[in-house]
Amino acid sequence: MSKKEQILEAAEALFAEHGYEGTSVRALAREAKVNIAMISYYFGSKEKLFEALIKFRTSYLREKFQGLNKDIHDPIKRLEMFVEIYVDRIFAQPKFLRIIYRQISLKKRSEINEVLVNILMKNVEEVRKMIHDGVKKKVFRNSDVDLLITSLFGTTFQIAHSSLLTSKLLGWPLGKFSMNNEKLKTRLKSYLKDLIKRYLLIQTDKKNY
Amino acid sequence: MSKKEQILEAAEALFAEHGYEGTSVRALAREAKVNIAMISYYFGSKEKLFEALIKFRTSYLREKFQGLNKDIHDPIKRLEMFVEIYVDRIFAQPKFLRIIYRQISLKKRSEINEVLVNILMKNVEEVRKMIHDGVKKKVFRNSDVDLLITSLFGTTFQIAHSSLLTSKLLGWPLGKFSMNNEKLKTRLKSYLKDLIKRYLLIQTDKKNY
DNA sequence: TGTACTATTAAACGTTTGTTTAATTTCGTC
DNA sequence: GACGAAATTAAACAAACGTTTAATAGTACA
Repeated sequence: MSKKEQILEAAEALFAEHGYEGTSVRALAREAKVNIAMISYYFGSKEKLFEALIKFRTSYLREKFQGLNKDIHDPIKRLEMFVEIYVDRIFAQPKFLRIIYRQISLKKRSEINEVLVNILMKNVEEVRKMIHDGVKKKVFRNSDVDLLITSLFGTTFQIAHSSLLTSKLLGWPLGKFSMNNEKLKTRLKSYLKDLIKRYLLIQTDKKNY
Repeated sequence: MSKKEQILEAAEALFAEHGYEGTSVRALAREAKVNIAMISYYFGSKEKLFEALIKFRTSYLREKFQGLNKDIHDPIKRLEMFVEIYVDRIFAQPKFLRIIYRQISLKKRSEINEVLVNILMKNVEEVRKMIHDGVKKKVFRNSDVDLLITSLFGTTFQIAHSSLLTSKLLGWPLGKFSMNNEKLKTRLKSYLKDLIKRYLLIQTDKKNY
């Protein structure tokens, strides 16, 4: 692993744990096992290192999400497929998710916030299209699509955001929780699929309602 | 308004916008229109000011949530009532919500994180009890209660978290979005009630499923 | 009016911050 | 093995940080 990569990795770890402002360049250098001057040498500044990290991680995101609309025409199956891919992706890089969410919550009207929100919106648009397609095909009822999407993203984010809160919420011992947890991943996927279907599908009869 | 209150108000505004580390004591003094030394004079330090803000805002939260279980025995009505109160509360102090969420996402094993999580967990336990009661009364089906609660909180938080993202998600012009928006509040309440009922209630027949 | 206490101020404190410097080492190429 | 460019280093930089100081202003009570 090159020194440049070492720095990027340290940045992701420390920014996720202590935030951008809470992480000093000296701490970064220590974590990356690199001389402090190397950060300016490779990236120019701490701010530019942050931007480089964003670009590095999102470049991986930009390409994907192809071939999702093409093969499958059943709106339900397509949504389920989306949930699979989306949850996998989030669980693959929970640190980065925390960083970008913390970033967009700040009232810096910076270019980077626009970029991040636009990337997130790509996923949103993807789902929106799928659901509207389902409505057109009379598989889904008319409902509050935007807020359902908000729930989809909000639920996943809520889990990734704080391991302390999530542990307590799920009734797990503190140490046991981890975003690598395969069981939780599977559980979240089935839950989200179930939730979406129950919310969107047309129901002809309901008990106790 | 006393100077102490001025400082607390400035702290809430600036911590919400720029984060704790991103807010300097000088910026706080400027915003509160007090001399910089007043912050140490009244609160001891920046860290203790943060703690004071948390205590100040959560003391208001601690008392409430009484009388919610007593009058109403219908699990559905009770959950709807909870949604009403909960959404009102969040919309009443969105700045503070952003602050505490950013705080608990940090890996500081501080006492304050434990306190915050415990307060949040009180709400969680409240809902959990209601839902389990509904299951016992055979009004609700067996389902993933913990993740439903995660969705409840995650959805609300997602809206409060970033006005830029939420604006785009709801398809609103950037300036128009505000957490004071009464329309959005009503909309979110009906959506959450609908979502909860559709997920929890026993359904005897479903079309296209 | 004088006294004791609180509130408020401008200035200075020592640290830490992000960044740059200038010197040295490393390494591929001739 | 010598050269030139890139990599790496320790040290220094000014600026900003949170906090404290010592002096002054304000206020309540005798």
